[in-house]
Amino acid sequence: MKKKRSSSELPIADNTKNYSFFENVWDVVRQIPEGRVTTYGAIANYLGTKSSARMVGYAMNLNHAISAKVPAQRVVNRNGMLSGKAHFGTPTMMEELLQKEGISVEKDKIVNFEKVFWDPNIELA
DNA sequence: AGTATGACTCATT
DNA sequence: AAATGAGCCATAC
Repeated sequence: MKKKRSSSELPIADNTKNYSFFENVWDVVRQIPEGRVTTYGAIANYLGTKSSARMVGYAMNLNHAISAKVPAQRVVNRNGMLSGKAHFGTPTMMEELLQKEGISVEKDKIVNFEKVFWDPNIELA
């Protein structure tokens, strides 16, 4: 069952409740347009817990358990590197998914990262 | 219940 | 520039 956020006006969830944080993460990730990417830190920052980037990555991991409804390939670390590629079915799947969306990847790093970077703090402001 | 770990990031050394 | 420590907080053991 989903938990409702108490404060719907603010993008910042009430993280004292267990599930809101992860749900918000998935919510944001689902809104990433095709051909764009964002970072764990940017999402964490958008949710108001900017030092909890690790939890964002962890949410992606949980996403697996829940049944992959989130384009996790569009989330990379702050260097534009595919730090999570190991968690996709094959070592190359994440890269392939990105290439298919028009994002160039070279040596596990996104080419023109700054250009395709999609910042929820700006886009969802 | 305490410790270790992680798809991260930042400050310090 | 590279390594280290610290903060984050839910899971796993």
